[in-house]
Amino acid sequence: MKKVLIADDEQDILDILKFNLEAEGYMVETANNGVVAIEKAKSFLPDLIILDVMMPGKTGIEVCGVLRMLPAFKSTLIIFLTAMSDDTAEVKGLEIGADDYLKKPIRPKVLMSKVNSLFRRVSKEIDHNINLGELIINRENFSVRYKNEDISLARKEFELLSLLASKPSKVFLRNEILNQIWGTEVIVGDRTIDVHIRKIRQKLNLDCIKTVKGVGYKFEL
Amino acid sequence: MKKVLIADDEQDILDILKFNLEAEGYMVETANNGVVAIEKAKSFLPDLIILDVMMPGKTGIEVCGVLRMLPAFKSTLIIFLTAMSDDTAEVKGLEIGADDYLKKPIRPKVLMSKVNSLFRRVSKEIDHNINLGELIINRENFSVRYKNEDISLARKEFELLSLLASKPSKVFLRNEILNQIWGTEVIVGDRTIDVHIRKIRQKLNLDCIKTVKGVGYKFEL
DNA sequence: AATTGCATTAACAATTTGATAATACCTTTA
DNA sequence: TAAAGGTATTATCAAATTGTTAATGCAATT
Repeated sequence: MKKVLIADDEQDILDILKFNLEAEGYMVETANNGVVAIEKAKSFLPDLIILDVMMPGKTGIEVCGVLRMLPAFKSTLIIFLTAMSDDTAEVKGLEIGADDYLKKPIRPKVLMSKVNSLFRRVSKEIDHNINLGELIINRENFSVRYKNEDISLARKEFELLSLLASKPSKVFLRNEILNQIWGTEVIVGDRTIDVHIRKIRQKLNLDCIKTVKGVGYKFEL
Repeated sequence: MKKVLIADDEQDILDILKFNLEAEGYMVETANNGVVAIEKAKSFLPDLIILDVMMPGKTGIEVCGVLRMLPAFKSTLIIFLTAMSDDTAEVKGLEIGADDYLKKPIRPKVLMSKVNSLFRRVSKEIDHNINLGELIINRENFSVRYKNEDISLARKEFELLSLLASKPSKVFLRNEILNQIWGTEVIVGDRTIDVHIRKIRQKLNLDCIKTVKGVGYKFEL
């Protein structure tokens, strides 16, 4: 289920968009100004952000600029909402890394078709990626980025981290892990997992993989 | 999505062109003088460059001349914008390697039809080419240019490099590579890929093809 | 027929990765 | 607090993977 964050200072717009997006099965969060939008984006990690250009405090363009600096939002979709009048905004918006823009007044149908088509466009890429803010795993590139640093993992390490990160907070039993990564054919000892976990912790600098004694491991935060 | 760079010293023109091009789905960058145009061209690697002839500092003709010297812009489309008055410019422009010219004042419809038809005209060629700045692969000529030097590759080497370079950063599994280049019928030994990779690395002087152990190869940078 | 160039394979070296065991450590519980 | 059960750490060895070079066979060209 895709997550969408909407930022606008007009409650009406938030309501309309939220209603329509939820009707199509999206998970929606809202923010009524730029600062809140940035905060919520960081915690909610949406797949799409819809930003009003004109907001008190930080404009949508500024918000976009801030977010695009962060690696976690490098590939997040961003759509601008702009009033008919300020058409230079469109220009600046796309330059700064927006994926599309919408003119007010908004036609829900137009919005939904844009949103859907954007998601269709990138659906494959998104499926391949795991984006947890601090941690970005790209299955296509076999690359891992943690706290803004590229980390190179060996194959098993990569698979193990991918597995754990694919469902944050879920505890994976040792058996589950063995089945998923080693398969049912191969039989390896219990310490093997520990050793790989350790290597990951080492490379990622001790964090976020928690041990649940007597049960297994989970990825958190 | 095609990329277009516009260079003009009049902000109005930039805005109008940008608006119209983006409305048709092009990705647009702008520059308000010749020097910036050259810089942006190098980083943005547009498919089309629209150059105003009369610009302070470097004229569009000069910009075109500079860019055409660079192998990365050998096949980039270039359109000149010229004021009605100086019609000698057209001549010089086309001589120096422009693909078309437009007289000011600009009619957006005329522009768009020119742009679209230019892209249609060369769409096939462009698809056949890979342009990564330092590396230029021309599938039609079977030619490879890397760091400003022509490199002659054998058939399999060429195909392998083309494949990897077609999606930079993506890791191609050994199986994928075998399927793409050798097909499913033929069966070749395991070292075959390695040997070809080695030859490419040798000819390209050790760079940009990275090994991902246990997985495959990828092209990067 | 000889030459040349390419694709493939074979053989071996070098490297990286994975698994295990031994040991140290921690936590819980009796 | 000592014992037990589980986990972390480390070193070590085995295995898998890749790199390199040379040799072979084939096909096109001269």
